[in-house]
Amino acid sequence: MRDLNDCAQNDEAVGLSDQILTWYDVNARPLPWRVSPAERAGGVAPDPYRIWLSEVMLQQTTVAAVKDYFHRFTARWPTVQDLAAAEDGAVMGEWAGLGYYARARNLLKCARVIANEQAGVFPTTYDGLLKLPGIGPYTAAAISSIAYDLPETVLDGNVERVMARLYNIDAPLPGSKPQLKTLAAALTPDRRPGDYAQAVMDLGATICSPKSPACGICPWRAPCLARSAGTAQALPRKTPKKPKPTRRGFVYLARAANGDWLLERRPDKGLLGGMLGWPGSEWCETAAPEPPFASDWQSLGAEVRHSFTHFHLILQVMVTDLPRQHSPAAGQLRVSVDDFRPSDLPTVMRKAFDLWQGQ
DNA sequence: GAGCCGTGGAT
DNA sequence: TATCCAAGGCT
Repeated sequence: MRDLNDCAQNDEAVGLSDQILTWYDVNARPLPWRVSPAERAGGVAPDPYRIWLSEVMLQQTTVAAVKDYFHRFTARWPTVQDLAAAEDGAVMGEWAGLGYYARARNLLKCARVIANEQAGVFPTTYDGLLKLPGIGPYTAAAISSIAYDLPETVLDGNVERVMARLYNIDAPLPGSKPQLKTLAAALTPDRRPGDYAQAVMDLGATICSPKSPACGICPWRAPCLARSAGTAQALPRKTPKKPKPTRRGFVYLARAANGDWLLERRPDKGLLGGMLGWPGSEWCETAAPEPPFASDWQSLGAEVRHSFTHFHLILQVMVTDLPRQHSPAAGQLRVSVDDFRPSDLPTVMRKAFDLWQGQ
């Protein structure tokens, strides 16, 4: 929440926010969840449900990747009550492929809190939003400003980059985050804060890009200190990351004569939590085979290669026939051909299926 | 605070 | 091929 003792924008800040709002009025990208500046001026208010859903999907995820998921979710669950009433597996399946699956679990938790305890109405304050599962400082500020036009300050990767360049901040992230937040807060206007928030993020996504910023057409080219210093491309600095180790493992695809597959619902916590997957071994430096039942397992020729956030994975794909009488162990389930949709699988598991299908 | 948590596109 | 990185949150 904006501190009570925050001063109002000074004159220079008013000039800067006006410049970028003018740019946004002309250059705002049409997005499925966006109310354009013209629509907003005409009295159209954003739907908090759609803003919330889009913001959760956009966490660490590109606009291009989100669009189709957003359309499918809103078509299938048009309101927060509809989503709250959905089955867990349906939501996890619809999220499959988008990544960071804790978001989907928290999305459902949040929807149920709002539907069951708040009459389907989203909180209208930053502090109220912040209490909800899956809503952190960024998302609470984004919903507050975009949906309710409250002067909260969004600080995402775009805003961090734009502020680091505008003020030529040399200190590396993430340590410099508080300073960047202060700078961003001083620019946040009381007039049209929702459009302003989207304007700065659009600027970061299109013009003030990480690799080669298009400073020549930037609405802030004149005041930008990094541009005059020639440091824009190098900012923001970041503390170096650790290299990713490689892990190996086995997955087991068992298919019955009638087309049934043996799958498992992964536990709610941890990697791919709550998602469907193939039974498999531990994933570690040197994995040992751990078949789900004794059989004549055959190895597929090729391996699945996949990279997660913090390690690379090489999977050996093993296949066999699923006996008619085989009953699934705890956590496992037998899925009929009619119920099995590869699109319900997280990407790494779908890759294993694709490999089986391709040979 | 630092590690964990996906995926795909750009370079 | 390898790295970066994207409208971050949770523990």
